[in-house]
Amino acid sequence: MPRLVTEKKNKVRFIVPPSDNQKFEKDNIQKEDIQQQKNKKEKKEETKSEKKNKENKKKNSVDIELDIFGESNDEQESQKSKKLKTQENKKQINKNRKESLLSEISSDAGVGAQEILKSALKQKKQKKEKEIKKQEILKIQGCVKEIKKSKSEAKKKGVTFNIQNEETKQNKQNKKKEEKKSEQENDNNEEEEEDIEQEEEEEQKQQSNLEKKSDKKNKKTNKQEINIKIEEEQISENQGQTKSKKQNKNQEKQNLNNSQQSIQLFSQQQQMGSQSDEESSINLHKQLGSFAQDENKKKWMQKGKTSGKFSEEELALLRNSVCRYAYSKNMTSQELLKFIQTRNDRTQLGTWTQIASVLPDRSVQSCHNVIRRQYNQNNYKGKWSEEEVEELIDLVELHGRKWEKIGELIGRTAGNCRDKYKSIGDRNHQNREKLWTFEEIIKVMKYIEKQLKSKFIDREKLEEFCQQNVHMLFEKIDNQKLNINVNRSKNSQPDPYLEALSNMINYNVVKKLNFEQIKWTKISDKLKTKSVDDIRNKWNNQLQVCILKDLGFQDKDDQLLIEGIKDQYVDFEKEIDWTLIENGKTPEQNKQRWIVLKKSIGTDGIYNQELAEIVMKLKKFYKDKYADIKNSQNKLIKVDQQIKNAQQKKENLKLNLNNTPQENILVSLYEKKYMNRKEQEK
DNA sequence: TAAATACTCGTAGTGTGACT
DNA sequence: AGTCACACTACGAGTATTTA
Repeated sequence: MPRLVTEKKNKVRFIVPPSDNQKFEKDNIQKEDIQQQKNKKEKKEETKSEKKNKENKKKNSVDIELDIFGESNDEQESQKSKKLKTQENKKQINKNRKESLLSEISSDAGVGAQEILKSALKQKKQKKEKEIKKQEILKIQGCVKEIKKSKSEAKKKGVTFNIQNEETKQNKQNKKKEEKKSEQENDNNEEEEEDIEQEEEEEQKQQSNLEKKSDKKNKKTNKQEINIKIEEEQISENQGQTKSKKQNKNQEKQNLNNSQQSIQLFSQQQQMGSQSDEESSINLHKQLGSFAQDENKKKWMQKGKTSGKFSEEELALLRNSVCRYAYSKNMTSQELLKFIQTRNDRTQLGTWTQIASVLPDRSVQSCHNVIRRQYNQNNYKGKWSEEEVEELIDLVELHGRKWEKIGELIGRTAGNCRDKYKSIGDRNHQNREKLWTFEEIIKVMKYIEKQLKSKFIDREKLEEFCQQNVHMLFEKIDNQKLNINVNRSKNSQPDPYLEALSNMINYNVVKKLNFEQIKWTKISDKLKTKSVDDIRNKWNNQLQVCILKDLGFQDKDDQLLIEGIKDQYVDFEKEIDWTLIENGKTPEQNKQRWIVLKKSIGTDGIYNQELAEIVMKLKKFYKDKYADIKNSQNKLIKVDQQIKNAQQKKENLKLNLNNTPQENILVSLYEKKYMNRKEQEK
């Protein structure tokens, strides 16, 4: 069995609850040894009574579950021989399990008894299905190899090669869309802004038409009406205002089912016990205007939960919870892994909510995601090889965007495959070129303008620049190729294109923009020659820096400028010594900026108002602005308090975690094993 | 050494299929 | 047809690694 533990620099991943489970100390380990010996004695006396049978099954599961951490190959081989000997015992154990299931039904309160029965009955079916799946995978792998071979042969012969796929309906639809789009965009390669606008409108219309057609196919008349209305809104109104069918539907349902919700709320409040914190947090959310309505909507994806990276404590609690679940179900390590990785049956509904109940401040979905990653032996595979990338592309051609399947075939996680495919350019990966042209940069800027619905590029200056440098426009301008160092050292030459761009930008417009609204995938889809990561990195690392950081004035710079002028106590603007202002800008920049600031508060000319008046007005302006910032800071402080409360709850939960002695043994054995292996690796 | 790039992770929203 | 529990996807952001 492959090891589930992979290491990176400064990053160790483990399935075993690590040393942060401080409750399990050395004393426990000693006690465990004693108990283990006792257990062995008890194992020999298996057949005496049913109760003893139960206990023995659990102890066996302890031994089996140790496999979760993986063993070295030698250990595995030695264990294999042992396992062969104990196969007969396993059969008995399986028999005993069924009996134990029946006995648990009468006693178990946590898990539904019927579910257990059903799961026991469906185990056989599952095994058969899994075998069939394995056979399918083997077949597919064979197909991929054949395709590769035939591809390479075809390349040698100089013949163009097309893979004949078994296309799903979705693929066909996607291809139709792509074809139409590509036809249009190929026709309009040399496009101007108006052409871009027309394209977008046409695309939207086409999309809406396609959606209508698909809906007609589905014969969902009620949904049709809603869809059409929404689509009309999409065409006419802002993109941000449009919402999905389901959201609208759910909102309608919410309005209708207010009474039911109130009942749910009441029952939940009764369950929660301490209401003060909850109420305060809910009120906070209402103040922030975000998700008060959506609360209690779904347990799976709950808004208002704590967000951010999972702490080690949280991870340990989660892993512990998973172990306890596996323990309660008498799962072997492999069974547990299969349970985590495969889609669960209806017979096992609610298991994840049960497991995630250890962390009530996290959504079940995020807990599920974390566990799926942590227990996935395909996670953390590192860098992609070229072969892997080719295989990925082939598999996407074969199966479409079914990442779970592809990930299984490649040996990486689904998310990993999806992200990689995106990073190499998604559907346009064949057209992707790493190097940037000036034309592409301008296109990106224009798309951003389009999305933010404002224009910050000076068209006249752009045209002038283009006329001056026409011969350079189509050259690759990647800095690495041209050996131009951008901001790598103080003495380096500035990139001529970025310098030119900086002169084309209207900073007054830029300052009011909210760049967080940019949707990179849409830009990538339109540009076709760059991946999402390419564009976002270019923007974050060069373009935005060029616009905001180096050449633009930020609030702090403005405030320093105003205070610098005020501190000089001069009566007239002519008397200002611009060199005394220390905000990192040149005197000339500050002089120009001063004119802009004056215009922003509506002063007509230099001599119409006294200098002191202007300064006071500007200071007021920034005071008000600062007040807004303070308000938002107060909100943040409240949120911090909320988080602290949540942390306290977690600690309380930790204290309340009363493991059974056997569970303590399990976890501490995990810990012991983990430490041993770490020492071996060292 | 810092920029550029690649990899990884978490969240919010949408889609899906079995069941009632 | 509606519900539930999960899977899939888009996106943003953080971090590690590579490169000039």
